[in-house]
Amino acid sequence: MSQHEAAYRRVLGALRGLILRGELREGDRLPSVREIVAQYGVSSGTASRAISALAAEGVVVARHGSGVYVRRFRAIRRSSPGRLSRNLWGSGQRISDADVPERALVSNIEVGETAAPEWAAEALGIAADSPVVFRSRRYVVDDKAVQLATSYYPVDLARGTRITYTDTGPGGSYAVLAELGHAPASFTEYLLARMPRPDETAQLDLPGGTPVIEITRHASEVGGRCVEVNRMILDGSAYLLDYSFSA
Amino acid sequence: MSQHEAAYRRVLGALRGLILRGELREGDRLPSVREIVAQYGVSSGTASRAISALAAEGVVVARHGSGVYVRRFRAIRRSSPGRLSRNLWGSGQRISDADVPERALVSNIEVGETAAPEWAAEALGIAADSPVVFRSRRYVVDDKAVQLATSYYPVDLARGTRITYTDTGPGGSYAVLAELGHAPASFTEYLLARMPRPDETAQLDLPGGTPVIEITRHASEVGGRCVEVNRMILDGSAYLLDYSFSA
DNA sequence: AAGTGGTCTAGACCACAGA
DNA sequence: CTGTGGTCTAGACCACTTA
Repeated sequence: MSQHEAAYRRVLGALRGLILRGELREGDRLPSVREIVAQYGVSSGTASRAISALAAEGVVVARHGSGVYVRRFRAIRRSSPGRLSRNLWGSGQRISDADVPERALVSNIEVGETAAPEWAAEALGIAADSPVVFRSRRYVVDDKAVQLATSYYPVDLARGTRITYTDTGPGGSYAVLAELGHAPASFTEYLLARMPRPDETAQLDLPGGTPVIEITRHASEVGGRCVEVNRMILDGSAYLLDYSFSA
Repeated sequence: MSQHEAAYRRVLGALRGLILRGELREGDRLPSVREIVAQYGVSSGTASRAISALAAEGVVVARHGSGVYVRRFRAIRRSSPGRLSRNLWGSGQRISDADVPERALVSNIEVGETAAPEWAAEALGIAADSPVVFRSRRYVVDDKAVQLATSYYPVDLARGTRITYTDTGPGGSYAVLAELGHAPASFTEYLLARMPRPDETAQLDLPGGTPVIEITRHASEVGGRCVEVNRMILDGSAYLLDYSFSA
């Protein structure tokens, strides 16, 4: 019976109403599928569908075998350009740690050389598939992965330097670049929001209905040459970004 | 028969494969539900579900009665801080037009006074529910709404000025603020990505699987006082943002 | 063991698109 | 008109959680 309004939408609206009106709060459990079947007079498939739709909006999270719960939100602050100011990496702090909260852990570091992806090659001003040095890592906060990042460096700058070590030492890779006379002087960050690809969903352990923020940062030295491209994938529900600038 | 892998996931993966391998390109039509039923030996419900899931990833768009099509992407560039440089609104350009592409149209302008939402009141340094002047508008590109924006101003600054007119004149509201001796000098933009609320889905006419980017901009004059808060909701699939700054 | 969400079917009807 | 996606049912089985 599809009437004027789809049945699953009616159920969905009702459930959303419970949350918006505060009758269900963060962490509370929603009525079970079977309760919905009884209360709203729909089939189990329809009840399930309403729940899936709510999950796809990122409003609730289903825990198999346990129940469906109103989602909790928290936000990690990420401030630019303060995060990248020269004195941070000049003074031996790790820029990578400034990029994520203090209690963040870095895991799954991978370094090496590869053929440059097209977008990275273009940014670095080299031919596509040219070799580049890359650094891949994953940031974890409270046992939850929140960010993936991969940086690419021109081989003529980075090969054989501490950038190719798992631990780049105090100040991170930007300090190394500075020592080499190629200190980053200006940055441009390109942002877009989209739904995650399946591999990103897996690596960041994202619940349904969570978009990711894809940030591609170009770091250039004074002459304008790009000395690093960094692509980051952030759990959209975990971050609040801010950018400050003057008129 | 749920086996090791869910049937709808198998279908979903197969369809995604067609697109990733380039056998289906942007704008191409996917196999119909009934074709999928025949080819993969699943029920129509399962086939439909695979399609819904693909749509929820933002990979395809379903057109009722016509077919399911691989989604086309385009991006509107939005550059900061260049967009907000003083000479733009100093020289009679409309800041609002610089915020969106040249061919954008503004529609549904609404101005007036309301009780300040909590977040706006906090930004402006006034009590919640105090009266504020607001300007609401919607930007349309190629008949497609791409952005919603609402600005809030302190009543003691904006009441009775051109800010309360539908047309604020050359230079937009920032030029008016400047004339009044309260020129914005610094900006902070707070960004987050999330799935849209139902009303936003309707107003921006978003296909499923499209996140929105919520930007809250604080504009402050030299003394540090916040003279405008602007909350924008962007169609995530329509925008590529960029921010530039130096070390 | 009881309860939960997740998946699936086989077929039905509806609303819409397009030739 | 035919073909399309969208919705729905009634009940089934599975996998998981919790006690």
